[in-house]
Amino acid sequence: MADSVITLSDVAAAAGVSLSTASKALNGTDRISEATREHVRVTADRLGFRHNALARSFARGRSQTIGVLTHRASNPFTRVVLATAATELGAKERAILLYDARMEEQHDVTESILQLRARRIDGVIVIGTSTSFRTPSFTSRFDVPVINAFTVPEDPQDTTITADDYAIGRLAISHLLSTGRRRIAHLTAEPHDMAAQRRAEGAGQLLAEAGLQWAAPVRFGRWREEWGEQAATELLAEVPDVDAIFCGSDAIGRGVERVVRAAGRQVPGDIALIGVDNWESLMHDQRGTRHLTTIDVGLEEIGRRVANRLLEGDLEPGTQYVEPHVVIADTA
Amino acid sequence: MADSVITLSDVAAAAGVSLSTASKALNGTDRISEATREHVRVTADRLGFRHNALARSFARGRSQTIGVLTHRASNPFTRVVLATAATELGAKERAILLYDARMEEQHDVTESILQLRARRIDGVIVIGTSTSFRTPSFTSRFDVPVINAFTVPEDPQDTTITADDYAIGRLAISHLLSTGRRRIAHLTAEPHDMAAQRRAEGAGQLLAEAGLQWAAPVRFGRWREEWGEQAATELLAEVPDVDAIFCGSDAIGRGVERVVRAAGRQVPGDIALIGVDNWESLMHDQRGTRHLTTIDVGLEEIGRRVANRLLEGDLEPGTQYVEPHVVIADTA
DNA sequence: GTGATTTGCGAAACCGCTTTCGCTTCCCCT
DNA sequence: AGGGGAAGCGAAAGCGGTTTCGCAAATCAC
Repeated sequence: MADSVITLSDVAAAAGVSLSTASKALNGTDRISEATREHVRVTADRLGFRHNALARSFARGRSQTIGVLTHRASNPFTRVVLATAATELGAKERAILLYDARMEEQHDVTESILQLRARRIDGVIVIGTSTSFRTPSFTSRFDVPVINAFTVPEDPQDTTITADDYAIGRLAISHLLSTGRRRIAHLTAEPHDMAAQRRAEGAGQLLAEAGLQWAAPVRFGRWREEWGEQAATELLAEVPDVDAIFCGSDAIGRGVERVVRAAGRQVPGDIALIGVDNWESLMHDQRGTRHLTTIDVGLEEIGRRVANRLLEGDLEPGTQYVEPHVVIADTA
Repeated sequence: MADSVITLSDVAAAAGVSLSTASKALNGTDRISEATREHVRVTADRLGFRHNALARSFARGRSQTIGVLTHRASNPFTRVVLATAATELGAKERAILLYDARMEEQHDVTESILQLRARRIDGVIVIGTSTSFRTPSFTSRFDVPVINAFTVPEDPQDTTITADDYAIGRLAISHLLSTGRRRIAHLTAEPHDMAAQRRAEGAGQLLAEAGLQWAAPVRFGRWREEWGEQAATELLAEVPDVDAIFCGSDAIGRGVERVVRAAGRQVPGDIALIGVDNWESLMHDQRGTRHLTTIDVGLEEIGRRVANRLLEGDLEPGTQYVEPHVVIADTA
């Protein structure tokens, strides 16, 4: 153990230069001859010097930490974005300070905002829930960059990175069409849910472009497995010759699959099934075979992009969408 | 906007006391008359003063941030622990700095450790994977408290909070017995996987205590859905009158369920199914009906406890287990 | 009432680094 | 050769708190 931590002045002394020179040499700032610079660097290494990050943050007035505001951190989607962003930021020496609205209840976000400002955070990530409602705009409440993730921003000028629900819908249909399906139905969640709406819309569009129409009117219901069962039961009764079902989520897909199989139909032989969420990857992580064919909405990509854009200071206003991709498995 | 941020000296000046008095008054340290203390407090509030957390951290030498070491942050279980711990810490004004071993590959953890020390972190949380292998001990590599989460520690003296796999096994069987099942089988993952082993062991124990034995030898395989299908198929052929299956994970359970239903058995009428993981809660979050009856291993509890014990300085050596609980749904 | 404590507060050092500013020196032009 | 500008470096002023220490006044013991 090197024992007592060595400081920049130790390095300066050992290198025979002034404190300020040492600082500049190591930081690459200001005008310092390459010779001195190198010399300082070498002595610093030799002594095993590391900047005291606290002192540095204090002097610079920037904390190297990013504030994260979540609506509900226990939401599984939020978690994915959070974890990937945190990983990305951690790799770049940035800490995160998380404020979950749920923890505060009515304590008002204002308090959290003040806390974050007191911490002199360098930026803010707001993670929303994409689906049901717009997250309020925090952009003007901070004097540091704010970037939204996985949310429909209240103010379209806010810098936002989120899933592309239209593209998700189109992609699902595109995949089903490419496997030769023509009598396609769509079972999805609440009609008020924006994600559900847009996916249905995107899907309908592509279907129309292909000169087709839904084999049955789109059924809106819940995000849950049981709704999948119920909707599928009704659907099979109504349109027995359906040959593919686009399920609004993997959970719905699970319910649908059970009913379809129970009805004696082969999957995907008789009826192809495709979901959305890549639920299994949320569970398994390791690559390998999967069960339900699905659309990955790109949550991890959102987390990565949001972290990187914040660090790079790329805050171009407006919404940027990540591209979804098909994860092929056994059901389509 | 109050414009230029106000500092402690502003408060001191406004209150007509010295800087040091103001500091002590607000911190509750040292001897200050209750009158002055209150007076300073009031003026501070009036001015809307907040400590500059950076300056404070610097002066105190403690960063108010916790280092987190993960083996693979993208693992879904890790994510849950991470997110809950982060939420808990955030509520207490602590930031987290995450180092994911995957990001660093062979860059060696040593580097991360040095980084964390340079950051003057106040403590470390090591999140493991519980199952396959022991995470190396970091306790002695930091001069701050280290606490392990969801892992089998290399050194039993390390402070650790993790899932109780024996109890999980016992609980699963206990639930099946309480619903009148007697011919119970167990399909689970790799025989080398410690979690799988212990669950099987715990389950077998309780079964024995009840004077029963497995309806078929425990089948070890993989954590995957497909293995569930395969194992269930074999099981049904071998022991047609089985009346309950304890599945080593929800993923396995899903595969098992499909096969059982396809074989024309009612679930849970003919055969009850119970899994482990509470997979659906990892997906849904919102409470409400579920599909697969399962055991929740208590990941969130682990995250919470680990955060709180670290903050409270409760570092009693040894492993502490969180209690699993049954989540009743449609299959048992 | 006198000496010994205790109480309440302020002066000032300090945490370790960044950054401005000014002073030499050196180089380049004309 | 002389003057202007740039290059290289150091002194010192912060950054905004915390904390040690000392001193005066108030309190206590007897």
